[in-house]
Amino acid sequence: MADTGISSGSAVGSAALTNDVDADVSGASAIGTSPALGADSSAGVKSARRAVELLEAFGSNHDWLSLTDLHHYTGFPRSSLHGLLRTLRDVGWIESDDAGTRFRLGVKALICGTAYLDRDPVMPYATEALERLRDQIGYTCHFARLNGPDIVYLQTRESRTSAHLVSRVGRTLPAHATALGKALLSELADDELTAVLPKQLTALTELTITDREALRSELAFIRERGYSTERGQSSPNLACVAAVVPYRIPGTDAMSCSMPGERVTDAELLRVGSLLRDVAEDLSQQLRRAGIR
Amino acid sequence: MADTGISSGSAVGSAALTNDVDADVSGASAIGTSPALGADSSAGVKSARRAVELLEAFGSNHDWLSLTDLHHYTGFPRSSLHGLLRTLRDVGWIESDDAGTRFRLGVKALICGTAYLDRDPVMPYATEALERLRDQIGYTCHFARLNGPDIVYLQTRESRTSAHLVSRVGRTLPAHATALGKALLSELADDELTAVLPKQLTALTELTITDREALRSELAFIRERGYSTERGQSSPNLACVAAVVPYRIPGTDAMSCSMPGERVTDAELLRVGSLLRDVAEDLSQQLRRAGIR
DNA sequence: GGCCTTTGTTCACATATCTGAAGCAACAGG
DNA sequence: CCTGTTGCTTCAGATATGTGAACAAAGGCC
Repeated sequence: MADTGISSGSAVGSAALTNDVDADVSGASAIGTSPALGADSSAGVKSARRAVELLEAFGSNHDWLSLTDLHHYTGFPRSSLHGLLRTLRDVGWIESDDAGTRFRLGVKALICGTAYLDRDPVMPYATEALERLRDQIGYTCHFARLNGPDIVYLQTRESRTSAHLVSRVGRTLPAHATALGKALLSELADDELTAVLPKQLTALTELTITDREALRSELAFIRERGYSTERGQSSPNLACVAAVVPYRIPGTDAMSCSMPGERVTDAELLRVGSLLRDVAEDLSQQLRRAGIR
Repeated sequence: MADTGISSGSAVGSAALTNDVDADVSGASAIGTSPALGADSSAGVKSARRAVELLEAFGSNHDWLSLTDLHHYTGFPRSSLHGLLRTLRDVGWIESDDAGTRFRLGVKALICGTAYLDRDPVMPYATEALERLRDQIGYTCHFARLNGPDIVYLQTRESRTSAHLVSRVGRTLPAHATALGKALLSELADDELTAVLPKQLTALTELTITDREALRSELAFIRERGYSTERGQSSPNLACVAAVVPYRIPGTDAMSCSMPGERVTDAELLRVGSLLRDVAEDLSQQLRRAGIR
């Protein structure tokens, strides 16, 4: 895994809401999860872990959720959920309907979560760089960070002309399916890559790279050239170019441009690519000079 | 006991941290059940409450925080903090430095918190309306929501021309000091207003309204006219106009335009105001038709 | 280096949470 | 109106957490 000197727990892959637990809850309940996997989900303060796991459940489920929904999703006993939900609601991190029986994410989560952006000394510089970039090339520009097998969008400056934004601050996409992600993955050593990539490379479109070997050689090429490109791999009719901001080793952050897929020539893609690489390099120098890493 | 001079080696003693032992759980929602006893700070699942309170501490403190910093800030025993911090770190909601002794907010908080935006059925409509508005009048436009005595920015479309954004998704400002907030406060009944406003109306600039009576009469005027204006009350050299999106009663959401303060005439302010009111009304009708409330 | 202060970590007991099962409340179908 | 179903709430015992105090480690100051 990318060693940035920042340690944070590895994401224990939580599945979709279809995650049904109660196949056979009778009797012995869910006995200790098989110790096959090293990362035990039983360490630490139970209620604290459960509280944030609940928040994450709300984060990936945009409807009202009932106690029973959450029971199926998390596997926590209904009675335990009862207490947790009321607690989280009382502090404003989740909201309930009038009956107090359906829940969803609250504003506090937004307010607190977005503070991540203020906390990061990179952001002011990145924002400025994005604006320079957008003004130079006119396309929508993104700044994103690698988080495990995904990229997280941190900031966007939209095209002066085009319709509307594709992404949003805080949204994640599988790294292997985006120009941003491929640029960042290309920074990893072979075994780091293996460790980070999910078992199955999910396809966002028909063109998404889902073959590990194909991905590996693509990454090697990107590493050589210094920027990555992509046409319709993350979204139909969208072309993207991205370059790592090399102020850390391995790099964790990257910048990209998105443009309407059909109307963009290969030559244009390359032009933007090398420009992007230059802007990213400038930004890196600024950051290093400012002692940020 | 840190009886005097809590000089704490590093410069961590930032302003926000002055909140010494025994932090009160500042009442979040206006709907709050009558706090008969100090029960609200001791009810519910202790570790869960502490976990999110910790997250909020990180949300309002953008430096690395040590265990001792957090002890002073939250009043939780050091030994309890130890476990909580490790737990939160293991699940990725906070990050620690290499030594594992300083902490700050993690990416998970951003990812999960911003999901609030996806969860809200109003957002797609609001975004579209913002874009129409921006294209019509050219200024930077915001969509925000009232949360207790504050407004929270939910979405922004920036001016095609001006320099850079003043605000950010998820940021909060005191309602009484902004056009957005004044528009929303004008929806409240007199006693609701009293209940919501903080004891002391803090001033963001010299022009911020800090007198409750002055604010009340301003709100009455706004209620009549259907939109609010403001010059330099939230930020020097910035003028703002805002109108409530009346799809709920009382309204909770509003739209605004921000423009460079010096160059904008009063007439322009009013022109934008009535235009804004119209767009907000259109949006409301859309929302009501879509069954959103 | 020696001493002192500050900060992080560990431990065993007191205490609060977690939990399964039982108790209700709401609702649909006959 | 009764009855079965589903889902939320409550309760007392089993269990895991919270806590103060002791311990260890890091750093500052002569």
